[in-house]
Order: sequence, then C-alpha cells, then structure tokens
Amino acid sequence: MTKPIAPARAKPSHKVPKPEAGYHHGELQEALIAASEAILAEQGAEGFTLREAARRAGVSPAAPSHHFGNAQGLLTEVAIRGYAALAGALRDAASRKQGAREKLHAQGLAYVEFALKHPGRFQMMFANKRLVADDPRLRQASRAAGHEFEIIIAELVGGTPRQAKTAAAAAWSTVHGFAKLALEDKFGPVKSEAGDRKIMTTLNHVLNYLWPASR
Amino acid sequence: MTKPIAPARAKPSHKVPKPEAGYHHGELQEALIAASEAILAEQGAEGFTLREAARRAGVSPAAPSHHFGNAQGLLTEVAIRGYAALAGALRDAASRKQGAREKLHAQGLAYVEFALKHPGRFQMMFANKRLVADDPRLRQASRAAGHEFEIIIAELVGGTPRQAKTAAAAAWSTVHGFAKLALEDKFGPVKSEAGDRKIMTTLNHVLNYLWPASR
DNA sequence: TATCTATCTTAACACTGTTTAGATTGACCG
DNA sequence: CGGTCAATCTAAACAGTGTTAAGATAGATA
Repeated sequence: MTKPIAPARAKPSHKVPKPEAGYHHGELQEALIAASEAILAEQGAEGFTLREAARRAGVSPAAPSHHFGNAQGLLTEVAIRGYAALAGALRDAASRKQGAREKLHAQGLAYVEFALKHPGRFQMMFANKRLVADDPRLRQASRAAGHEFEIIIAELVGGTPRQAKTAAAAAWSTVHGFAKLALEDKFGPVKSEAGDRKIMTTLNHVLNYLWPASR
Repeated sequence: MTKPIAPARAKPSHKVPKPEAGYHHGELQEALIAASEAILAEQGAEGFTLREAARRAGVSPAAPSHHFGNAQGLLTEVAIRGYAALAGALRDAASRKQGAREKLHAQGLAYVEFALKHPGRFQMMFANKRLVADDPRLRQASRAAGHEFEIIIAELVGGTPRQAKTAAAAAWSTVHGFAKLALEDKFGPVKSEAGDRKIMTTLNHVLNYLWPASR
C-alpha cells in the first residue's frame, strides 16, 4: 500500500546509511521529514513546530537549518511528498474505473478522502505562507497533481484545450472547496468514522449533481 | 473602494479615538478589532499577533485578555464580523439581479471577490483552530452566510429540501474551492489588479460551465 | 597520518501568548 | 460629599518559538 513517494534518487551518494551513529545522525533529512509528518498527523498543521520535529529526530533545534535552511524549507519538502502522494491517489482512483465520468467521479472521492485522512498534511500543502512557495520542485509537484485532473477532464469534455482548462478548474475547485469546508466542520463533525462516512455520501450527491450522467 | 465593513460606527485611527488618553481606553474592544483587521489586511492571516494588535491599540499585551479572554476570542469576534460582511455582500449581489441563475452567478462572483479583496480576513474566518470554533455567535454567523446561498438555490432547483441542500453544498464548495485555490496562486499570481481580473474571468467560465443556462 | 569539510551542539536573541499581582480609574451608594 | 468597589489596565515574569553565530566533532580524503 505504501508506495515510494520520493523520486527514485535516494542517498547522498557516498555512504550507506548507518542506523546507529553517534555525533552524526546519518539520515537526518529523512528523520526530520518523517517527524514532521507525524506531528502533522497528530496535531494538525497548526501544531507543527520546528523544535518539536528536531526533538523527535533526536537533534538540537539548530540542526535542521543545515539541511533545509529553515522551517519553510523542511515543510516544503513535506509538501512536495504530499503532492506526490495525492497525485498517486488520484491516478490510482482513476485507473480503477472505466469511462471518463466514472474516473472523474472516483478522483473526486479520492481527493476528499486524502484530505480527510491526512488533514494536517493537506492543509500544509496549501499554506503557501508556510512554504517556499516559489520552489520549482514544489510548483512542479503541485502542477503534477492538478494534471491528474486535466487528463481525465480532457477525456471527458473533448472541446478546445481552453474549455478543458475551464472544466479542470471547475472540478478541482469543487472537490477542493468541499474538502476545505469539510475540514472546517461546515458539513458536520469530521472526527468520527461515522461523520466521515456521512460527509463522503454528501460529496457523492454533490458530484452527481454537478457531473450528472448526461455530461 | 474600501467600504466600511465594520458597523458604520467608529473611525478608530491608531490612537485615542476618544478624549485624552487616560488610564482607561474607553473603546478598547473596538480598537482591538479594528487593529486586528488592519493587521490581517496588511500582513495576512499568518501575520497576525496579539501583541501587535495591542501595540496598535496603544495598550499592554495583557489588556486584550480582559475583553476577549485570549487571542482566539479576539479573532472570533473579527471572524463574526467577517461573516456578517460576507453575508451582506452575497445578499447585495443577489438583490441586484433578476432570475435565480443570475442571482446565483452574482453570488459566486461576490464570494470570490470578497476573498480576493480581504484575503487575510477570509482565511482567518475559515481557520477554526485559531478561533473559538464552537462559539454560538460564530456558528450562527457562518450559517447565516451559508444561508444566503441556500435561499437562491431553493429558488433555482425547486426539488426536495434534501436536493436543495445538496445543490447549496455544491455551489458553496465550488466558489470556496476556487477562492482558496486562487489565494494560493494556483490560478496565477493574485497580487496585481490584472491578475485579479484574469482570475475573475476564469471564475466566470467555471460558473458558466457548472451552471449553464439550461439548469 | 594530517587535514578538511560536512554535520551537529551550545548559547544567545528577539519574538510570541498567557498568567499573576498590583496600580489606577470611574461609578455607584451611603 | 466621600468611601467603597468593580472594572480596567500595567508591569513583570514564564515557557515557548524560529533563527543565528561560534565552536566542537567525526567521517572522508589526500
């Protein structure tokens, strides 16, 4: 189930990661990213602190700066992986269905499911002010996720590229808005399993309303 | 251009809106709310600090606590007024048009216009973790804004209340998602006047696509 | 083996929100 | 008119935060 999220290029070239080191951590980047994701999962986007991430990785508060520059740099890395995971989820969802409408529908469900399952990460991915918003890799990761929508939309609406772009913006806006509103409890409590199910059926109705079979 | 969003009442320039500064401020609540809105307008939601609001109101950092309890309490008050302003904008926009579809369309434009014009306040209104999320007045203000959509939607779709609820969720999700994505630069830069205009025409296309004349 | 450089720590700085105790004030009430 | 009292605000402190500068350590290299 856990698919490799990071690009294939992995290690800092020269050495094999040693689990137990002394002064040198060995895998500090990965440890900090993992710690950050854990904090986001436990405490949400507002709960993240750089010091806590360092604490969990077992290093001093100043250590992260050598690898990520600052907190925004670390969070940017987390967001990039988040976008990759989201793109993967969208691709997977579409691949399991046949017919453009069914694919789009499945993508919409997958998008909101991702948001509800990883609220902290999701919120952080769209918090430009806490990221290095103009990082090329971040921008590309975001575009790649959006592209997953455009692929299916192009299949669905045929028309000019301009029209496809419009339709893709419409689809993305709808599911993104729904996810955001749901996370702020605008469609009822979201903490419980039952709450989540109710929200997902509401989403189902919304998608059927906006993209009926006739489209 | 800048329309008074707060009740027409006071004109608190930074200091001493009232007679000579004494030990008592006299209108501290209003001054703090105005200061907070100014910070949100200048620095965005992430730029707000309680101390800066106190500074602008000319009081000590501890003063706000006597009126609002804590930072969340102050921001909750700001958010309540924000929702009232949003509801007013939606009502105004609808009242200027005839026909349910035109009204809904105008509301969608007004919603995004509000978000682009007051990004800091808008983001804060939907940042539950920074507010007293279960404050009854806040919840009611939020529901009142959402209700503006439901009124028009009921006019448009006729059907069962359940169907109207679905359609309202769809409309709200779409414009909210569009606004949020636009504020995170997903539809291009949003700082310039030209950027905003381009975004609004994109929104126009989206609304025409999702709510065509035939609905 | 000696040096070099990446990595990490220690310590400090300027912030933040919140709490406690005390000072000041205006208003009520005899 | 004068005294009490509650409301209002300040001062000071505390535990946090992100970031930086200077120095220690260790792994790799020559």
